Amino acid sequence: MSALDDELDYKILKLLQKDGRMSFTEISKEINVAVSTIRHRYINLVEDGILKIIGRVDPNKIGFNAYASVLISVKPKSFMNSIFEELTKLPEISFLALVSGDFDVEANVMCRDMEHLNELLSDKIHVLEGVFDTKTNMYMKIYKFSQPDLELAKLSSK
Amino acid sequence: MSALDDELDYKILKLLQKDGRMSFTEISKEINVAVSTIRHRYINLVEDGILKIIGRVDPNKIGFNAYASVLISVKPKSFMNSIFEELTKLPEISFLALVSGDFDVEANVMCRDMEHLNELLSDKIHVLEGVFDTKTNMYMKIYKFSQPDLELAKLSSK
DNA sequence: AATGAAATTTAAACCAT
DNA sequence: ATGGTTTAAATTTCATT
Repeated sequence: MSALDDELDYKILKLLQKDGRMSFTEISKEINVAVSTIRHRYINLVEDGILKIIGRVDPNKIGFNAYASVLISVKPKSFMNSIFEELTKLPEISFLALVSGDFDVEANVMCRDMEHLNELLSDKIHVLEGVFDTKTNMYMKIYKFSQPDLELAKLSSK
Repeated sequence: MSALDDELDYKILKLLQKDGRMSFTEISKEINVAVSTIRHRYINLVEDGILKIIGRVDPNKIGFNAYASVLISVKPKSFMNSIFEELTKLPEISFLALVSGDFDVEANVMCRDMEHLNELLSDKIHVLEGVFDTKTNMYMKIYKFSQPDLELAKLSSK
């Protein structure tokens, strides 16, 4: 059973998604269920890996001024696994995925500035065996960076 | 002054980044500062928009099985603003940015399945005035989805 | 801005249904 | 799986430096 088949889990997730530090007491008042029930549900949601409370730090406000998408074409394809292994280690990479289309890999990188980005590309990425071609596009302005909308997921289980 | 010029803010951010529900008491024990100091710092970090505690919900575990990147070419360019305005409203879009390169806009979308994604593209995106061309690539496997590495930012203020 | 201490609120653990 | 009760712990407020 998915968590969102359950109305109670859904309500808890929705509240904590907005404010990760909301107390169980407050949540219980909001949705009229006993505090201990909320707490049990919360523990299960976290244990099941559905929910994780994190402190999100604004990259711009701490000095990351070069946010870019690096698309990578891997040839020969036998290097795919080792490339993912190596890229995962790079601290600048905040998002790494196997992607369909003209390229094989998409890596989103957070760098302090262009110099840092350039160094990352030439010294850490281009040198990897199997990196045949790359294409780097800058994210010039972020308009939205939000969480999955639970309303949309909810419909799926009906 | 950036938050990371300050060793104390940095330590607080680093701990809360990992566990957003860590108590101020525990944080204060970890870094040997009075609880009330931690709390004051925390309030300032949140007020300044540097830190926000959120509940992160795993998209896969709640029924989002089609995660894709939609690149959009806008012509004529005068439609750029209205397109961003309209796209921001779409709940499926979790990331929206102005991007350099062959396209103008990158939107990352979370859909329940291919049918949902197809409907989103044809009924909500392709119909917008100024959307000249789009290119959709599927994220087939996510290897990493992490927060900005504070170590890298820290160096910038030295 | 940082701290210590007191008052209030919350979380945790336990047990029962 | 839910909920009530008790004990321990954390938060909040306030006063002080």
